[in-house]
Amino acid sequence: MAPGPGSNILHADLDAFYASVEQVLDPSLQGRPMAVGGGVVLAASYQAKAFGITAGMAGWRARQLCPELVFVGGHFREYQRLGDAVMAILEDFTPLVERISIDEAFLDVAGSVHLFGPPERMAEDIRARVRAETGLAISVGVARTKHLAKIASQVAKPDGLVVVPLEREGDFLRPLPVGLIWGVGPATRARLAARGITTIGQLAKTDEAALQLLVGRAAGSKLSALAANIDPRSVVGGRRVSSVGAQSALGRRRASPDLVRTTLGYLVDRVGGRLRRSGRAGRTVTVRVRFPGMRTVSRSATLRQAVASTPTLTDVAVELALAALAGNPEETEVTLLAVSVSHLVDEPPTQLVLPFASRPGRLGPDEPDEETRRAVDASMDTIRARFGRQAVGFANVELSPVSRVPDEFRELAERGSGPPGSASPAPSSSRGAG
DNA sequence: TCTGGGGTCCTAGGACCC
DNA sequence: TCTGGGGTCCTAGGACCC
Repeated sequence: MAPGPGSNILHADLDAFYASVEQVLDPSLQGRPMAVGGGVVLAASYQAKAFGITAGMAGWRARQLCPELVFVGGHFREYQRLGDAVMAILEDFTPLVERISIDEAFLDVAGSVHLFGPPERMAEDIRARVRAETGLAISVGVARTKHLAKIASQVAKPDGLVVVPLEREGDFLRPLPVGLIWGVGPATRARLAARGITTIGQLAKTDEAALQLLVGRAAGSKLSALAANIDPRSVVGGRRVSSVGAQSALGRRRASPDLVRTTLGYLVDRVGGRLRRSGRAGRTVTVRVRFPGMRTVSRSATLRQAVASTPTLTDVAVELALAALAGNPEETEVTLLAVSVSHLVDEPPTQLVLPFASRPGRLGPDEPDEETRRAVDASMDTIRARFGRQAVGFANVELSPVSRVPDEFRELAERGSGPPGSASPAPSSSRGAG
């Protein structure tokens, strides 16, 4: 009865997710080139993709490519709701569901065959149910490994099903472009192309040592194994995030301490709240600053104890950002600020926190102690839980147009920092169906 | 008037310890 | 007197994914 080595892994991936949801909500959008977003394309319908429009593209550029393009603002709550509904359908077929974004998941159905029939049949049933219950198209790949299944679903798009039988794996992989391999992006693709390697078949014939020289030790090994069709990864549910962060694009702004304080105040406020809500705290604080021209620098500090309080995190983040600016005096403007907290630990809500390791005196006598800070956090968290985010906040943050993106979108993009099973989101892909 | 926001993993060098 | 190897942690940066 033991399930043998068959094609038991499914990769299910909703097609052009955000755009498809909009077309379901407003049938007049069906069959038309449309995109979610405005200043930037968050997702494009297949009709828009036909004009070369991709996620991440500037809005004006998209309109250039397709003057009749329709932009819609986005119904972020609906994306969350429908994404969750689809995951619930998947979980009807197996408890082994590994959600990797709002619209995409791996399934291991080896243990469900006796209930629902062969994997191929389950894939068909999943597609039919998702279509019937949500109106959305979902493509599915069926294969022996996650790598093969993921590639199969990409090949299946749009609205398709591709099964890779055991005896045809090699034939399936060899002619495909290396860019379909998970982890091969523009940089790696370019390096491989420079050596004349464009297909997975060619990659498989390339010496591992040569690949390591080309793309690095770990990446070379991984690439070599995947090209040789070796993928030992299994489907695992309940992953937890290992860092929590937030960022804001600012346009071009003068790099003033005031801007840094205001922006990081807003960002850390979000990050701290998410940490506390999930009962976690972090030891390492990283701040990223982007300058005009996309050059990015970062500064990080690892504290002796994990921190989750907004005031402490803000102090550390502001200091790091100012250090980053001081280290780049030739840059007078910034285009983005980001903060992230990592080295996460589970933290009881009563923690006491001291800042920087081996830097005594950071909290001077005139500074509020950590206990006071946490009390302030706790009251704000409580008020917001009852009356919403906007009910209370740092005055200067509320008055400044720091965020160009609705909070709903930010919440959607947060991946499962909560308890296992509540994991979610990240926007749609720009790759794959291309 | 040059691209949103939230993540993961890897590398290379230096500090430090045994 | 000069010389070693291995492991861990930290920092800064890069590539990549959804």
